[in-house]
Amino acid sequence: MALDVPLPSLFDYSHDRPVAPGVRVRVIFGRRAMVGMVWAVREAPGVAADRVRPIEAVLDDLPPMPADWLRLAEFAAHYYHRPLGEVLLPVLPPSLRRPAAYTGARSAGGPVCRADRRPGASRAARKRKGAAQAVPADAADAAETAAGADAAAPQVADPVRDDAGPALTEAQTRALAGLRELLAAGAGVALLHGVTGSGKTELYLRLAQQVIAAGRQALLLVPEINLTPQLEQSVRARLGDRLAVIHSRLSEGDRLRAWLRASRGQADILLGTRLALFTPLPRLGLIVVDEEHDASYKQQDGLRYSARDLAVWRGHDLGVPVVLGSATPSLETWRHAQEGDYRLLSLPERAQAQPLPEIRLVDTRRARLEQGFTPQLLDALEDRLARGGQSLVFINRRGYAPVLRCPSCAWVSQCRRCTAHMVLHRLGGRHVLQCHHCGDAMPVPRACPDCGDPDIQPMGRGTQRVEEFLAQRFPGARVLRIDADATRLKGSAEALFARAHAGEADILVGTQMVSKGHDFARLGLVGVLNADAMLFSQDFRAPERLFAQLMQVAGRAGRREGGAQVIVQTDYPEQTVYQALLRHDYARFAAHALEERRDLGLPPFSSQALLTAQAVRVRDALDFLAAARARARLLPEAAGVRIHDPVPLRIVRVARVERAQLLFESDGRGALHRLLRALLPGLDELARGAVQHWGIEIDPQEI
DNA sequence: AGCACGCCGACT
DNA sequence: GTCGGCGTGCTC
Repeated sequence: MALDVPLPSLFDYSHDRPVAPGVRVRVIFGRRAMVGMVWAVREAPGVAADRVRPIEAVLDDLPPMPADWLRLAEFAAHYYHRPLGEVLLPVLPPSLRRPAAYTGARSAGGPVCRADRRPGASRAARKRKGAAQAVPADAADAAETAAGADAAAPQVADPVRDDAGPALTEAQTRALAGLRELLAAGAGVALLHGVTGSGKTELYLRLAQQVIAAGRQALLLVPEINLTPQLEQSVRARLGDRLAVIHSRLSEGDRLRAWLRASRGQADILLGTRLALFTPLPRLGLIVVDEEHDASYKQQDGLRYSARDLAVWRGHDLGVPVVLGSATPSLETWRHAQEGDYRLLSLPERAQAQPLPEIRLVDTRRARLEQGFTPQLLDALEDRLARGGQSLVFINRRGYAPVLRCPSCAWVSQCRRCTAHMVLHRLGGRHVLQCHHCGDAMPVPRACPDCGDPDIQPMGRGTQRVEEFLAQRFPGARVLRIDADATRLKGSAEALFARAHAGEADILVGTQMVSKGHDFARLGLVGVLNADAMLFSQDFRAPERLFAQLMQVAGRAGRREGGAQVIVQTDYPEQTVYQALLRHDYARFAAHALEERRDLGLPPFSSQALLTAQAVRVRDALDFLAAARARARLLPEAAGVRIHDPVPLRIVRVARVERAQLLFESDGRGALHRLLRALLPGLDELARGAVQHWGIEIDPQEI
């Protein structure tokens, strides 16, 4: 049996008759009750018989988890070098893994029984039915009940016509034909490479329609919660109400109901963020990963999986086609497409025949800047305002100013607990200092704490300061800021985006949050401040991310009408990233970047794993990693694996914990995994003492 | 990871 | 005297 504990093994429990693999059970582990999942039945226990405890209860509120779902979890556990229980249980809806849910006075037979007792009776479901347009409420209801009676049979109240929707461009038609060949072949991966606004979503919808009409389910993954409401609307309008949505911001009840509808085959399409990948889907016929390059597909805590990579695996395992979509594919995916592993389908033009926006690089070395703005950008903003158009100023830095500094001595606003600056924020009418790494906050000192100079100054700028400046510089303009701070409250993101879409703002100021997915009708100008900050990061993926970021934000402009313009301010206009951007030329950028990666033996020409360690003192973390390296080098499996030097992280201390890492790299995936398989089990012993925590990350996205 | 036991400092 | 600090050891 698998339990969600960081121990490498399974655990034996007894029961009077065999329990099928994939069934949840309640057991006592140590002295607490836990929900575990049966993995296998064995005749004799692997430990002394007197240590084996009985299963407290078999949770038979659900059928056993399906075999393909168990295979997916097993693969993930194996590939990411984590115990099975750390995959099988955390990917379930929370209420299905909480033992108290089955024993409390209000448990009423567990969360599944409670969810079933009032099917579709949630407020959200009622509201949905009220709002549903494509399918009358009665039809949706009938379909749902029928599906409940017989989950395996496809239930299409009104067979969807797969030619519904707007007319396709020539390129879309060609790409759709390619995708349909993939469907017909029954398996394989396609990369749908389409510039922003080229109508990728329309193709996803058509494919899904076809799959649903054939009685199968479609899984549609998106990188962020922000993007689900928009897509949800268009999917619902086209494909009706047999849609389930899963992401982490759902309430527990809603998430469980959506998961049940999908896993019972009552929903035809599942739309969700990375965690939706782990939903059982009995009739799965298509997986789409939209914006496949997006870093949000990589989980950053717990099991550090890539939902995109696992989606490809799941598709392959089930013989189900996978479509990866992006305007700026990850270099990993692009290389697969170049090598012919993935079928490449391109949408080189925008769907509604608007030209791509004109991009200008403005050299900031030769400009007189006013609050970080070049005269060119200010003029362009003024011009748009005069013409009644909307503009977006993009700056990937929230807060008022990234640091506070004393002009007379060396004092800067340093976090007490981290090796990072405290960021100046405006909160209400006042300023405070906040650490973006540990969340610590403190009031702004009246004077320099070191020398007493009262003239301490904010250095640099973030979204708040830009917002303030623009409001004062263009008094008639309505300036609207959209960043993580402005959207912290539940529902406020939707409200802000709705105002932006309704044209209630002349100038939007935003972080990357604004750059994804949104289609602002009147947006004709995008200005990018401080792009260079990303250019010289230590991380070898920085240029790739910068290029994707800039293409993405540039793509916000002029989606409905022509004459759009993008102004990027930079000190380094000659850099390849910017030169390729000028021409909207992803292929050129990718070719250049891949060549560089090949020369340096970096991914996708090698595989990487990162061993991380945390300790009170860096020395201890580094010593542990050095010892791990020494031990690894003695293993025969180390052949062909490059083991780098242990290094402190750039932000070495976060919340008083010091962090360091050790990079493993090999040309083939196999050698790397064999070494880790041999090395990792012994590391707990090495870590005993000063190391607080260690971990392994496969295919790290940030180094 | 929890959650126990265990052995030393400041409180009613 | 005991409340509680977090070191270390175990969990089928």
